[in-house]
Amino acid sequence: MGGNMVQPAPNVTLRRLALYHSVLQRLQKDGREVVSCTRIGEELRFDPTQVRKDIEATGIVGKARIGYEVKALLVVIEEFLGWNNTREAFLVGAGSLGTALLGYERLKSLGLSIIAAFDTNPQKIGSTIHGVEVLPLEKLVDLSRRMLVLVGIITVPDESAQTVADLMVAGGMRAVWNFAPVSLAVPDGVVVEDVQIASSLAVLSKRLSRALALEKKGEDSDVGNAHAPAARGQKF
Amino acid sequence: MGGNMVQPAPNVTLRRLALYHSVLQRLQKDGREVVSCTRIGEELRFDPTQVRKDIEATGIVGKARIGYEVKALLVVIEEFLGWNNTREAFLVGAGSLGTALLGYERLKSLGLSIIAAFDTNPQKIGSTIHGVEVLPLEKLVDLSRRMLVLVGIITVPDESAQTVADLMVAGGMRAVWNFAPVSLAVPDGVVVEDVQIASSLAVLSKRLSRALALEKKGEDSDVGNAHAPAARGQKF
DNA sequence: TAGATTGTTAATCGATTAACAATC
DNA sequence: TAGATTGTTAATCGATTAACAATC
Repeated sequence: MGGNMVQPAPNVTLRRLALYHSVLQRLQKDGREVVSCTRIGEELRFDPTQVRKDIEATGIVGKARIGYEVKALLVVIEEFLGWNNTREAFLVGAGSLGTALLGYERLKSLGLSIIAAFDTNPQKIGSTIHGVEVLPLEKLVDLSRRMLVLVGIITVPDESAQTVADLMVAGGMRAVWNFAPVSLAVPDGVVVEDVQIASSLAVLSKRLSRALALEKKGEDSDVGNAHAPAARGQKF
Repeated sequence: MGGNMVQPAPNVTLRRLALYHSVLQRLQKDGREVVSCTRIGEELRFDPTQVRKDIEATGIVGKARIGYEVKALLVVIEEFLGWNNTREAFLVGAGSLGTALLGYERLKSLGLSIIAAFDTNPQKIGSTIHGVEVLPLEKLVDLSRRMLVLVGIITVPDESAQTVADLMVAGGMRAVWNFAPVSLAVPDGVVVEDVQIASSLAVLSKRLSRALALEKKGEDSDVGNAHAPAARGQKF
């Protein structure tokens, strides 16, 4: 009987697909027309079989002996990740991190367009940052409801993060990109992705400590090839 | 004979320890003196056994029926991750992201202190951002050699990232915190941690797409509890 | 004491890696 | 044809989860 459910791609695969996308863009700029998993793997120091498996998730069919068309692979990855049609987003918290995101040109090519920012600081309200207007936080719920904005970006201080998330949910948002070091409570059906800079720093500092400690002992080991192997994802 | 090597904690554990640290800081501020793994797990929606396993890596010994002293647990996590003695860092690329990091107060409590920034833009050189001076990139190698700065932060455009990494290595740096969407080549013994914002966004957008697609089908499923479970790490 | 929690070992689960046939 | 690569299945590896004794 017919229940051969396709397993949804795990998050690590999604993260790596984003890396492949970036590599492919560079290869395309260099005039490359086809590419093999072996080649992509070399660029990122990944196992070619792993690259294959990840690409399999997009459903694209390649040519034995040749590989994939760079252009076509870029397109299927974009479709797969939902980067093909741009989604509109509201950003809350026009501090330095919020400002950096508002100025991050690449977001558009990743399917995200920040169309307004919100803040509670009267000094900031009414100003324009990187071409995006800063509105009072009170307008968030109503505006997102009316404009059907589904994605919210949280770049506020810790204490306010949950409150802002609640407002986003109240406004009908369905995805929250959270840059505050806080675990947000949201109802079922709302997606949260945390960008935890402290977690990234934890990996960096521990591995540095380990490398220095090893060296002191005069040992040599595998600390060298130090790229975070799997879960480099989700970073920034 | 006696080779009972302790397995080094995997990166996912390091990432979660950073999350526990943040939770513990909040609990401490709330006046809490002891805490159990169950409690920490509730805060983050993690399995308590997993929390236990992670905390085990720090070597702390708890009390059955009680848990751990919040204060002591904070200290051992900081020691374990290498956050106890502040490390000095140089940042290269004084754009909006670099500026945001320079203004990120919390870094100091995560054991990192950015003591100088570097850029090639004459407009920026000589200025001071969040109390940190911006120096010409030419000075990077010599200064890091002389000051024994071991950590470099890369917040430059893609094309320059590898060049900057090379300079950091030339300056004797041993750890690179890379915010550019590029896979850096560095010699053995140099640690690289990538913060890939695109990877985080890939997870967010794919899961949003899935949630919306499911809803259209009128199905209900487990999409709801949407916190990225394991590899939330490596992010901003 | 009773029972929640630690500490630890075993079972499960899932991702990575290896193996290999099919193919261009 | 020869051989590199895709596509796919099986084996391995490692992390998560379950089970349970020890303990406060």
